[in-house]
Amino acid sequence: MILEKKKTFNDFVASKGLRSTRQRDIILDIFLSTHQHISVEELYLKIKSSNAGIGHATVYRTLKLFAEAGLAREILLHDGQTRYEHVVAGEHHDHLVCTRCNSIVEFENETIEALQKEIATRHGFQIGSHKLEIYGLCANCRT
Amino acid sequence: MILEKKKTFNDFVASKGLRSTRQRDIILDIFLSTHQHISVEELYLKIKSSNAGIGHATVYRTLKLFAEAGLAREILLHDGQTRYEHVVAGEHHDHLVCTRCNSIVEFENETIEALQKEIATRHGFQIGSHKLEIYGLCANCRT
DNA sequence: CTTGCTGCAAACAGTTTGCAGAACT
DNA sequence: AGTTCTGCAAACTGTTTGCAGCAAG
Repeated sequence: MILEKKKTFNDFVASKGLRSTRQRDIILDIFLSTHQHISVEELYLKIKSSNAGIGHATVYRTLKLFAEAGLAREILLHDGQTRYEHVVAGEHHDHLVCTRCNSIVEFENETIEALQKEIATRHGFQIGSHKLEIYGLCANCRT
Repeated sequence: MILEKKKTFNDFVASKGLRSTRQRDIILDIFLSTHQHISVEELYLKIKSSNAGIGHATVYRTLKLFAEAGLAREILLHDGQTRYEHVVAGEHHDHLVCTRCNSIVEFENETIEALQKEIATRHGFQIGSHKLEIYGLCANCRT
């Protein structure tokens, strides 16, 4: 599925008349190799350590592209940094965020999603996206 | 209930050995007179227009105090500004945010709250707080 | 009179932007 | 060749902090 994502990105780039560059390939590779919720800074450092000479700005610009291309999603937690997570087609999940150790557990809940649709409809809203984050202490940090 | 909030704040200030100042009174008054979801900058401008000579920093510091005192809650929407809303004891609501006109509709849903508790329990989390935001187009902007 | 509070300006962090040169197509 | 992309540094935005003077207790 990594190849699939690369294809998605290449198609996107082609369809928009953009260019395929060494930097974009590297950033995509490294992004795909990461776990969820990486911040731009973290990704930048990872890239820097293995492939010197890619600038801060390029990482920011490229992640935005990934988001446009539909293979990354921007998430804003409580730490003042923009983070990105992988998008898996048709799947959505929310987050349990530990306020002590910052660990994140993902979950999905159909019922909540359905209720959200209902609420939106009731208020005349057309849902674009949503974000549900539950903050608290994770199992490890409770003790 | 505005008086009640002032009392809450005075008690908080007293109990922490902090001081009651002209600026804090003014900021509290104006904050209480606002509608929901005001940003620090908006509040600052409001204050400045009626009571010249209160600094940016003081507004930031004071809103943090209000949050600690439990009468304001920080909310982070998608617009890169920290906003505060009034806390009404024991009440919680979530937000429908219009991505075109930035209007916000609040809602409450007991079932969603209950499901969240269940999910947290299942993952060993102890809930501190949560945030649910649904982004989309409001009734006016859909057309 | 002691200590916390304020206002200012400077510092900061994260992110964006302008531009000259490099690199795709 | 023509244009997009990149790297750098500078600019920006929202927020925080250091400090000298002010004010509450």
